[in-house]
Amino acid sequence: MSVAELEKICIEDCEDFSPFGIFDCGQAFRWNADENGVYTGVAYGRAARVWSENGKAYIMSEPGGYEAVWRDYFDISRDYGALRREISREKTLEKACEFGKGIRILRQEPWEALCSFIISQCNNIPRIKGIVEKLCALCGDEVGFMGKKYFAFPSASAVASLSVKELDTLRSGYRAAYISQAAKGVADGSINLAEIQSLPTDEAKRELLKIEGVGEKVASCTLLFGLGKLDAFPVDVWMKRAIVEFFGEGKFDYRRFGRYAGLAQQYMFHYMRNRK
DNA sequence: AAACAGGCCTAAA
DNA sequence: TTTAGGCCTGTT
Repeated sequence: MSVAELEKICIEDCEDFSPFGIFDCGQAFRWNADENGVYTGVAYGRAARVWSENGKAYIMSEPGGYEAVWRDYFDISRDYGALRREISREKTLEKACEFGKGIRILRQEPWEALCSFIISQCNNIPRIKGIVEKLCALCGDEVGFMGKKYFAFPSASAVASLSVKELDTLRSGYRAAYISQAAKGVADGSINLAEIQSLPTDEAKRELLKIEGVGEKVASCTLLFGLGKLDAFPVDVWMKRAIVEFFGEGKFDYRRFGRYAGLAQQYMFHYMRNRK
């Protein structure tokens, strides 16, 4: 399909839609920018190109993509501007909210989120991305887009059917056993992510924590980025530093942020990671 | 070279 | 309930 036949959706006001804020705030591992800041990635088996210019943002994909995938994926119907202003009423977070203007919480595929964040543990971003890409290339469906080959994130059953030797090629270390076991659980239905998603956040977390290799941090990331639970609040080493910086030593309870605690977390995290 | 990286598990207090 | 040590691998 030629470029002319692609669908190009314009987000008129990109104040609340920043590709950098969205893709480089640590929630997703499959979007990569070229030298012009144009991101290309795959989700739900479809590829897209996303960028901003002159105060507008654009999503380009094959026709029907926006309705089928991107509208929900980018959580377009939610008013992130209003939420950001709400969160920045917390004085100490004003700068982080301003810096993170345009961040949105992606609604990623549950299995992709679970698997990706299992891989993420005790790892750095480049390596996480590398392992995830290798996994997609190994057993994800091929997706052609603008003359190039990409790969969908593989289904749990595709991952479950990998041999130990194949899994080994990912070089994911001790995480390989976790990946395999989780994949088998999701594939055979003993882990039912749709059902977990329907539970209240704390109960859903309790279920996720039963999965081998899933602790507080990975469970929270899965809830927030894969199951649409915006009140989940992942805390990693960066967030520990952020909490000390913004709220000082001592007791801190993320529930002060209420239903959108996870978004507050993203502003804090992104600011810690990406400021100057 | 040794330490560290977006943790988790197990054993031991 | 909290804490220490080990764990695959790649990078600095």
